[in-house]
Amino acid sequence: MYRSHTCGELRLTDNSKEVTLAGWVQTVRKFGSITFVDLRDRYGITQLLFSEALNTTLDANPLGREFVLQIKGNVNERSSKNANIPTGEIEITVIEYKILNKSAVPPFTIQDDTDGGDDLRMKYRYLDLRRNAVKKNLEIRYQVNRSTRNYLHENNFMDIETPFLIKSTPEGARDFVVPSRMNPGQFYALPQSPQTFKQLLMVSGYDRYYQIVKCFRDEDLRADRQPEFTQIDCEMAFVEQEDILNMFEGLVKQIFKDVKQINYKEKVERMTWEDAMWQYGNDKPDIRFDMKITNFVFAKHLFPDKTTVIDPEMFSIPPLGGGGATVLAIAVPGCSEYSRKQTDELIEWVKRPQIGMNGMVFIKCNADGTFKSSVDKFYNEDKLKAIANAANATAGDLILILAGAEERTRKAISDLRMYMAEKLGLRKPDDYKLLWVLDFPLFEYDEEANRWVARHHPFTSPKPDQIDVMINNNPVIEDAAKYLEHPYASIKANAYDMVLNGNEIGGGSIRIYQRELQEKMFAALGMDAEEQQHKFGFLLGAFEYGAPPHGGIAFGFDRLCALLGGSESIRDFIAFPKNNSGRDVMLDAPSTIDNKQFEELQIKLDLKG
RNA sequence: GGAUCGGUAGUUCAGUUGGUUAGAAUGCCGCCCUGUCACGGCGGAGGUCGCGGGUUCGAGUCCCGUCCGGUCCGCCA
Repeated sequence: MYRSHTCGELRLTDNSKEVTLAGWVQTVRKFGSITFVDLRDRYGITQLLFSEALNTTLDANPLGREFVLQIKGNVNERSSKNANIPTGEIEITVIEYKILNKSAVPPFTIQDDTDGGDDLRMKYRYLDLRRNAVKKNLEIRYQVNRSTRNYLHENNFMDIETPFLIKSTPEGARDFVVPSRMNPGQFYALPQSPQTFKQLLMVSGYDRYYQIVKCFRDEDLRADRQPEFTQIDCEMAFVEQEDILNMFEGLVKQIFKDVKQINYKEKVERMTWEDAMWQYGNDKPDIRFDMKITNFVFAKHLFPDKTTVIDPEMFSIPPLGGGGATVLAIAVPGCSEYSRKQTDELIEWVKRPQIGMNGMVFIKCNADGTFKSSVDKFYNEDKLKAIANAANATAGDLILILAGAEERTRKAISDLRMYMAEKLGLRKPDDYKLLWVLDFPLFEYDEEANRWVARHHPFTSPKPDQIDVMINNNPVIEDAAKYLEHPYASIKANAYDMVLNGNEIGGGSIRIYQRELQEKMFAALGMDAEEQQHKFGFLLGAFEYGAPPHGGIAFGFDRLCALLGGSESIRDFIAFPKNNSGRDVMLDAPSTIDNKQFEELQIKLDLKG
């Protein structure tokens, strides 16, 4: 028997028990004839007391950090207690000990506040994982996993595995490809998601399916993006959008309850895509704070139903683009006292290439009701007041105004809103606010290819009342300049995203389940009948054999875990993540392969460049 | 594909206008210490300043290239 207890469970109530523990040496503190050793395992830390009087001095067998140690001893009450750890009232007086394994000096300290940099921690990830900080994250991940499985099981969902070696469909993200030895010159692709399989399972009658499953996308990485990542992938048959929204806000609420002990009682707010873009400049708004956008001048074709709040002519001054440009503003609360230095800093911030604005206009709404702006020479007090009123600004606010091309400016004001909120502490880490974003456009226009692309994916159905618009119109765009006038431009999708604190955590749609409509969709995306048959013949075929109405959703599991753990980076919630260049620095993968392997695959390497 | 920041002791970092022997903290090693828990005290070892080239009397510092890493844009749901 290696151990009778773990290093996290002994308490004063165990006093005078004889126990055996095994674990790793966290620290050694020597005091002449006695020595304290903190012994660590997954469950906690227990202090050991080595004493000359008991013939358990360590001098003959020096202990280093991370040595694997087994000890037998008695639980004793400490003479001076440590309130910081659960086992702080006791210590083990060691009777015998055995070094089970030595350890080299680790390259960084195994502590919460480690001295190791990211690169080093990734290279020695097996040591990094010993740290409490990372362990906590993996525990959260496991809890989210358990909670998800419990909830879905309770609701009759069935976990069904789908294959990883599938067919490449260059629609959407780039595929990872795997050569087939038995079929020389042919390649499998790793799934970007089990999308078509779960739809086929609906056809097969498994009307509630789920899987917590790895997905693969060969695209560039970010802090919140890995080439292989995990989704909670779900699909239901005989459902409408409303059924899905209810089922899965239930799931997320259950996860909140199980993992964060948060009782999220209120119904999840809903917002159309158009309103999200209009008010927040973004399809995944953080609604924990207000600071909504004021649309002074905007692209009418994007928001045909919206009217201007103030005469657009008023913004035809040079700092605001001199007319024609989109002009958007936010009123930042409590910042009217900003100094020249602070406003300059903001202007520099929006000029960064990532934001790409030429400049920024600000209006300070002073406490005494007067205004001070960067455009005083163009605007008198009355005009400034009119702008402030239109922007719903009150005394003490700082109005920030950006102008430029619609898309870029809207993104910039959205980024600025988030930046200011972060600065002002409005993005409170312990405040969780969910949001459904609904009614996305079904299509986007691809200028290069002069055709439609699916905004979500090509299996998403249009809103039921717009199916006819899709069926009865020719998807071909005759005049590229007038693509917005094409009936397809206004079709909304039966799709929905779940947003948590400004992060998209899940998205899905009600699917197309009729062959005719699916063919029409593929055609709209520029696929002729032959190509459709080649790429998706299996799905079109399946739709001819009694495909039920169905829909589903997929949650970004890693991202959800990271958000619940209070981090925007998913890396520390994955046991063995890849770095920014898609490398596993521990394995040093990817790597070259043997010539023999190339021969077996009948592949010859011919690197360009 | 592009922008940007960084690479100096095992580790995290500092290093002024280019100036002679490159520092701190921590870790590591040795000695001392019976109540520590970020133990403490004394001493010690540890560096091709990522790599290559250039400018200069002189480069960690300036310039060019390159490699590696972080963040972001493009890309990606």
